[in-house]
Amino acid sequence: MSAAENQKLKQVLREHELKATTQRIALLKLLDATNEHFDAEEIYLELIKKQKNVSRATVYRSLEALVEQSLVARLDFGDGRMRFERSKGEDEHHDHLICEDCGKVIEFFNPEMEAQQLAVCEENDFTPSTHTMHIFGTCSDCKSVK
Amino acid sequence: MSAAENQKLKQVLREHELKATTQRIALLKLLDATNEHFDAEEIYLELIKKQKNVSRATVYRSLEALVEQSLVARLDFGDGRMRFERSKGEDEHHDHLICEDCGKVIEFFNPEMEAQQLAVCEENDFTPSTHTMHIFGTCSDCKSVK
DNA sequence: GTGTAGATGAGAATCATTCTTATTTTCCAT
DNA sequence: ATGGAAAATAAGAATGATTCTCATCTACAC
Repeated sequence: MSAAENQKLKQVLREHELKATTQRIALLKLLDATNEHFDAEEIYLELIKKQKNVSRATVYRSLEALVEQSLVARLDFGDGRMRFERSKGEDEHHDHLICEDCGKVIEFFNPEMEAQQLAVCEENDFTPSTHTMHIFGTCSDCKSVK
Repeated sequence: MSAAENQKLKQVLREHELKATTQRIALLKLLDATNEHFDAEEIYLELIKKQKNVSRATVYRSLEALVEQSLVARLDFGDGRMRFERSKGEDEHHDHLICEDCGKVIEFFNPEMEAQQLAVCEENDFTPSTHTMHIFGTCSDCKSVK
């Protein structure tokens, strides 16, 4: 169905010193094909639904390896489980607005905010590696319903 | 040892429509007396160490009630457990720099960053309630050791 | 094609947190 | 001060997400 895509993902994995297993390829392909923020269980169920032979343990282990290689980003919305999204690269960093009513996630990127973050780090002689900025509240749709 | 302090906390609890139980008073007193960011288990162990009769379940339930009343703030550093700190009030909001080496937490408050956050919310017709801004990295102490 | 380091599957184990139920406390009204 | 209803607690079972164990399997360098 997508031999070319498979080859590309295989190469991506190898470039990151990860063996190109069918499970990892399927997982990356799944995340590539969606804009949603799946949790591990959802990813597992989606792969099962697609007739992919995979176990929960492998989903968790693969995600861990992919996150370590920055091929996938781990998101913590504070509700007790981690979400994951395909990360295209450092340059595509973004933060999130999270609707507490419907769970919708709006992504945003604000250069000035990022600059302020760097300024704070400098003030404190702190070397940043990553950051999370999540704003919780009510989205426009849910607001109008009220 | 601190009858006056107990009375004050008792009053604070009642003002927030919470029954002033010995467990809740002890918990608040503990958080008042530290600048650390304890997790539920640490709070439980500290109270036990202080000869306070309390159960884990009560720690969790009390924290939930106190967070709901904004007497305590719940912090999520993304390591699988929630931390808690006494919140003196809305005006004392702050964000965190978290050292990935030693676990130290540096608090900061940057008005311009807060302003940017509000701007992003407006752009997206989003009504914010709370937010978390955590910057992970290496603190000056750990940097110099390397 | 082979060997081996690394990956996987299945389910047990773990860890933080929540729930259950019987008992105990708080605190309002007396 | 005292009785009682509503709320809170203790103890441990239950849950849900995640990690671990170990026997088996697979990718891939040779």
